[in-house]
Amino acid sequence: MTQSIKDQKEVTREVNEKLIIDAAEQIFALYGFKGATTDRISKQASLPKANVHYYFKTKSNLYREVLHRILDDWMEAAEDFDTHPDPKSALTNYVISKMKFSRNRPYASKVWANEVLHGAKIAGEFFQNELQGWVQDRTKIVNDWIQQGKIKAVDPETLFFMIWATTQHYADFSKQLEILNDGKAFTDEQYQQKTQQVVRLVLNAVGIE
Amino acid sequence: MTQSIKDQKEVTREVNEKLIIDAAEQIFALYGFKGATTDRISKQASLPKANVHYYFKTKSNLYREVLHRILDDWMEAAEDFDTHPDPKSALTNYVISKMKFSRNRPYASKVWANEVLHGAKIAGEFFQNELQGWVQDRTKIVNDWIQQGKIKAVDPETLFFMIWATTQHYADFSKQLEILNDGKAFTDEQYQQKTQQVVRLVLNAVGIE
DNA sequence: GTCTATACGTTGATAGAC
DNA sequence: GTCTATCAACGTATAGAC
Repeated sequence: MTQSIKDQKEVTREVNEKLIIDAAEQIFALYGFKGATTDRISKQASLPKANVHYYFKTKSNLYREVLHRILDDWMEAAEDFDTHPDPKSALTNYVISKMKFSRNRPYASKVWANEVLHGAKIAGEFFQNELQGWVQDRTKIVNDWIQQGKIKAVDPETLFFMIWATTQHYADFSKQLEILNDGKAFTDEQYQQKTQQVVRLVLNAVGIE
Repeated sequence: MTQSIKDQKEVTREVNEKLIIDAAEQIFALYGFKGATTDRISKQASLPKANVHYYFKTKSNLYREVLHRILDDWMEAAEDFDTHPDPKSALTNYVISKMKFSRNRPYASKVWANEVLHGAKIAGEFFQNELQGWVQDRTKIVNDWIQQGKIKAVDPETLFFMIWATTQHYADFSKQLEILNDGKAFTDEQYQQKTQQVVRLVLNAVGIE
């Protein structure tokens, strides 16, 4: 008997928690941690403020959850690098994947940038190991390519940092791009073209083509 | 008679205003606009909180002044691009200049990133024209290089965006670099080497060398 | 599980003595 | 021009009715 009721409640909980996390991601991105108020988040989620505290207890907890989800999604993009053996495909697909993330999840990118900018006080606790491991593994791959003469001799860490910086900039500094684009946000077609240009610059940088 | 007194007061004012702006740049960088309190800024400047309001009236005013100074300094770095006629020197010196700025003025870079990240609500009012003009002029120069066959055909805007993104990332995401560097900040020597790597990647990207 | 009303702490800003 | 004391506004969090 209680099973179906419990299920119903759990569904409600899951739905509302997702509503709140989605809303929080956007509000944290737009206003920063301190600037974001639980009141604004609740309004964005179309729920009473008290419910936000009911589900997540504190604003800091909610923020931590938002960061966790972003890191998971960020890691997923790495697959597009790993599943292609040759440098041209791997780099091309990775850059495209990162550019798509900036396009589809601009708030996520901004929340992350904001967090690292201010010292990664919260995220630092849990993303340290993942980041180091990720870079170590891919550094090996890039160094192999260099030894096999497939790409020019470049510092792998600097290369990845450049790819992250450039692709994430399209989300984090979108306002600056908008200003340069006569105040208008990029159309899908414009964004596609910019993506191709970034791919070309990255391939050039390692001497492919 | 009052001349010398007035001079003295003006000197005091200038000294204190600079103290406060320096402190504010750091506190805004570390905590964001909302997270930065006038109390913390005043303590950082070793002055009573009331003096901050005496000199700048409001926190928003002070923030605006901080942004103005940053934009001025940012524009100055462009000289290292303009004073060299050939692409290799111009790009090399510009990248080095931008990397130096990230090293010497990390707080300035972070305040700017934070401002643009959250929609450039304040800076947008005054940096729109300067940015558009800056990019238009340099786009011409890059296109000339392309037509003269001095560099590969790349989109100038994407190129500049990549240079800004990468060089500013060394300030804005310094925490992430620190984590990858076993928790230690870069030494001057390490930073020099990274700078050389970035220069190489940028030159490769446009097909020089 | 939902929501209104409220307590409590923090912060921007100022009044007024020096 | 400097600084202490103070206030009003706001925001987090919760108590308690439904």
